[in-house]
Amino acid sequence: MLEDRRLEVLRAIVEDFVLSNEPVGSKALAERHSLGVSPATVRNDMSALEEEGYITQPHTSAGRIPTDKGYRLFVDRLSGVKPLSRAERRAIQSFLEGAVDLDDVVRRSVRLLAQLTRQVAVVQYPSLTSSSVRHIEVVTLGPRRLLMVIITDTGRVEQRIIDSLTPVDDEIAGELRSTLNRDLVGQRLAEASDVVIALSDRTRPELRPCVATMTGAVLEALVERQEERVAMAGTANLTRATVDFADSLRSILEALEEQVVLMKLIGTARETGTVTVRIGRETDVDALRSTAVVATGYGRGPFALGGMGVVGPMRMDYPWTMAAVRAVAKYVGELLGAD
Amino acid sequence: MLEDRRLEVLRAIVEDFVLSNEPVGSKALAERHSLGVSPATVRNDMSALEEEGYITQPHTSAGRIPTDKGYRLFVDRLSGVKPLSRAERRAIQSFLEGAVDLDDVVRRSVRLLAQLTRQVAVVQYPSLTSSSVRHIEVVTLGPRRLLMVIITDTGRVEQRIIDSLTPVDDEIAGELRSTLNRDLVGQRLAEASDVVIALSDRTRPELRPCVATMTGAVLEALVERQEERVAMAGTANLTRATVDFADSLRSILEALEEQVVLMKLIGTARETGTVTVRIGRETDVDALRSTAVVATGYGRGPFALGGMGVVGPMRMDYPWTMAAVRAVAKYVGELLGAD
DNA sequence: TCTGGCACTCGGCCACGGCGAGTGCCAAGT
DNA sequence: ACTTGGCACTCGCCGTGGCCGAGTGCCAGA
Repeated sequence: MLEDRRLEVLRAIVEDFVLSNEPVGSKALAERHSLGVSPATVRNDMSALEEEGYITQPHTSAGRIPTDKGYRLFVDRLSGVKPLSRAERRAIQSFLEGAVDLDDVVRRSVRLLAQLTRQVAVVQYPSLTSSSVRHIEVVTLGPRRLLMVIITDTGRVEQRIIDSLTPVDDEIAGELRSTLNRDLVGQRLAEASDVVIALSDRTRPELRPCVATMTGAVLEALVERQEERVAMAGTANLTRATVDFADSLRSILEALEEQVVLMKLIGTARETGTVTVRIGRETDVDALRSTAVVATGYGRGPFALGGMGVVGPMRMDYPWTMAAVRAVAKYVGELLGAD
Repeated sequence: MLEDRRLEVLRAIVEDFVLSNEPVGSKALAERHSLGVSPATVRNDMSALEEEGYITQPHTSAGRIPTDKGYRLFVDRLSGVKPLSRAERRAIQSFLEGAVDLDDVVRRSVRLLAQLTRQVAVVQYPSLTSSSVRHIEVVTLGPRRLLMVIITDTGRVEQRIIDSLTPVDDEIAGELRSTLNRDLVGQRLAEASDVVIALSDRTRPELRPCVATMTGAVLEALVERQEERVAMAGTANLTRATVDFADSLRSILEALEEQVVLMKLIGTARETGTVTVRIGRETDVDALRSTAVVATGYGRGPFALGGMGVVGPMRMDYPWTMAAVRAVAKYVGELLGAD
């Protein structure tokens, strides 16, 4: 079938180009891949593919390279899943096993992903929305300063300094502690702030400003702030693809230093199990128009705790990268789920 | 005086080269700086400076550029302190003021330093050695798993997951908590682990493994691990100096992703008040032989809580960079000291 | 000790031309 | 209706060679 061969040609072009980073010509294609047709035929197909916008030539009398659209089609229809080797799976597991606390899991994941894929890796810190309160500790740091520490059932520990309008002492702190623990333990973090508001009626009047306003704000802030945090590693890998980026390297690095941008890239990909690929302009970040993002969510069950992924050149081994991202996400999900 | 003018010439060369990044010739020197002598005279001086190893020519028939040794002399003897503008000081203050917790201070500092100096900034997390224990919380996470949270008087909160050999329940956790708090509150963190060892005798036999081994290890690990952590920002600025680094950019980025390397760079510069500059090979890191490191310690009093600094091209505005690093360190020190 | 003059060097730049990979088109074959 | 070999053509790459000019080193004179 004619249509089939064309797609086969596209696949061949993508695969060759990913390896060589050089425009691929008809002759080389016909030789290296067993297409069973002559270069001339391949040329016809290429010409058609170009017309449809899947490939393009950097200049006349050069081979073709895939366009964004070409990569898209490749990812959507032409690429299978390239499974990881057993050694690689073992490496993932042993690398993550040594983590001593939850932050460490994130830090290790991001380094692992960067080393594995040899690209820039990004991991979002796990969301706290679905965690619930296990214990709250309140200590005084100064005459008008409190430190509030919240321990969740998932083992996360979050802290926040509160500047009080009214003076506080150890007694007040103790009272606050027991009140908060009595009414909040077991509550989910996302809902705890509402509970706190209602709770202020039952506390001593002079404590109300602390209890209601501040604690509520703290809880909210914790949930939101944590979701905005991301870890990144492997920026050195960007220079590996220096040919692909040329002078844009600078703006790419700058973009990647913006939390907002990172969130945009991986914060949206939060379905677990599905790996999403955004290619070129699909990233919606102008500075990253020459890159591709492979991302997924991690965490047990359908609700992701956060996103993770890699950013690399469009010229990327998609099947393999997708497999790697998925595998790491799976292990991290299990690790966090088990705690 | 002859010697004086030579040094003046060196200074002029360094200053011009820092601005233009082009080898500077005798004519331009005599014109742009009011040396009061002719280009020919300058040439003689340059020739002498070259002989002494302070400057060099990239190739015959080109101007001169400073060598490592030349920069060294410049920093040691020729550069004054370029004070920050009032606006800059205000900017530092307001930028750091918004920090919500201690980690946030570090994250903000490093970004601030990177933006201010337009170079790569590195900030070490504050050491815990001189903090003392304010409160210890122990909660169970699972049948054999405890979470230990330590709150220090400086407002730091550190956590650690402990896998117990023997089963633990809430009662044991509670008992642990009160024992630990009774004997450790007020102790300095660095010494607390010793206290814990001695303390194991007085606890119930079946708890000893937990108390002695684990808690001690945890405390030690906390102190050490915290000192190894560093934050980095502004890697995008490296590409700004693309002319200086050329192909070595890759290896520089790689080196900077190694915690060990970063510690080597800023962990050693822990005197507060003094800004140390290491130029080229003085960094003791081969990949950074074309860079310079400006670092200092931060924290109240003579004992630094940690180091901070910037990494940039040797061709750097040393007086200004040193002033900026010092200023940020000072503000951060005050901020942490006040808590 | 400084200065102006002068010959010399050598990297950067540009224009030129040959090479070759790759293309598009066409006419012939299946 | 496809496929194929042939063929002319395009154009980027690369090595060559010549020019230019910034910058130097040296020297003789003030």
